[in-house]
Amino acid sequence: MKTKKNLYIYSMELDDAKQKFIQAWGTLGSNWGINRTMAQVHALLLISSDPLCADDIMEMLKISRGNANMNIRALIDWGLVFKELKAGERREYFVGEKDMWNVVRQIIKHRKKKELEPVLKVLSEVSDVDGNSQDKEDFLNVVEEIQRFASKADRTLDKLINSDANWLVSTFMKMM
Amino acid sequence: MKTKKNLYIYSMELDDAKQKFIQAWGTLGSNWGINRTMAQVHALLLISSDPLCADDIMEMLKISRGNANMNIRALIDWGLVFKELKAGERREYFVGEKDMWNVVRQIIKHRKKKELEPVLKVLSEVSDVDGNSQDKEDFLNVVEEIQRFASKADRTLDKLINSDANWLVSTFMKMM
DNA sequence: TTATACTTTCAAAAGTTTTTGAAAACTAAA
DNA sequence: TTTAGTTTTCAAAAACTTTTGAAAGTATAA
Repeated sequence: MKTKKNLYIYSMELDDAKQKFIQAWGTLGSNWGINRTMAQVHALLLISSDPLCADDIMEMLKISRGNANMNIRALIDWGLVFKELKAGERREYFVGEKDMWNVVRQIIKHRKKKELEPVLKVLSEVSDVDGNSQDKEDFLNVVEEIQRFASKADRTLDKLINSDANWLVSTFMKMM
Repeated sequence: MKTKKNLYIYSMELDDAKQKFIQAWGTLGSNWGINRTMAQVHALLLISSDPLCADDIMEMLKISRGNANMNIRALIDWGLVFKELKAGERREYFVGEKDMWNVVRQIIKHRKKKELEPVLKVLSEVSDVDGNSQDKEDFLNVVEEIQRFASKADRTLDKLINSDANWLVSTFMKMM
């Protein structure tokens, strides 16, 4: 604990801001189908200049060892967190991907594979339906409109994933 | 039940395709934080040329009255489903928004308000933190990078919401 | 007014996801 | 080897979300 009064006050406020940020990131994550704790671990590592070990994360977020381990593992899987070994230290340390553009890119990549691609597959399967009633034509029209939309999104996301930050910014500019 | 064999077979296949579509839409929805049943009701109405009443929906999706009612209500809230009254009929019928572009627009509008805007608010609150340590500067750098990203996304989504389908298509074209 | 046809509500039940923590597995050094 | 520090696993518990269905509410018509 800091002892000088002004340092103490400052420290509380920065910690409060960090806490608030971590909580907000957790809420955002869970709205987007990402486990709340996973998002919080990510937030904590984003704003930590130094690598943290599992015990640091457990203590700072007040979560169990199993929970910490599972979510760190998932973040490494998603390419949002990296292991960092310290010379002469046995325990593993972790750092977060700090470049927001890479963060967004990894998330898009993951969710596209998990969600958009299966939908495209189902759409093309159901387009294969037999018969020739009006009812079938109506159904196919709906499916085809969604297909047009979804393929466009799919191609656009591929471009995004394979592009760099400057490309994104210049595209944003063009859009406005 | 249809009695001619070919009609019967055709009917089964179209129904299978519709079922598959409804299930896929439900899965997509639940991956995106939208209740599975809500997405299924939406899918059912999307591919129904005629308006359906609560009992039709209950029967077709095999769900309870309460569940049907709640999810129809939520879809109306989101602007994805509309009430339609039939002359001389007491019960309410429902139709789905068929224009995919409007569907996507409504969803973006809803989620932007619910998710992006609160995050922007928190980001600007935490930027206000006191003190002047290196630690604070590092924290502010991360927050500010996210803010730049998030505001850009916010403005782009506003443009999207207020634009028409042709604008979207021409933007997609420019992007590629 | 009363009956009827419907819609809405909500508490309890069912289902799903997340978290815990203790035990097992691993790994490096003694 | 054996020990000690560490990570991983996983079954059970807790937390959270969704669904049910019966009861209450509402509106129309007889």
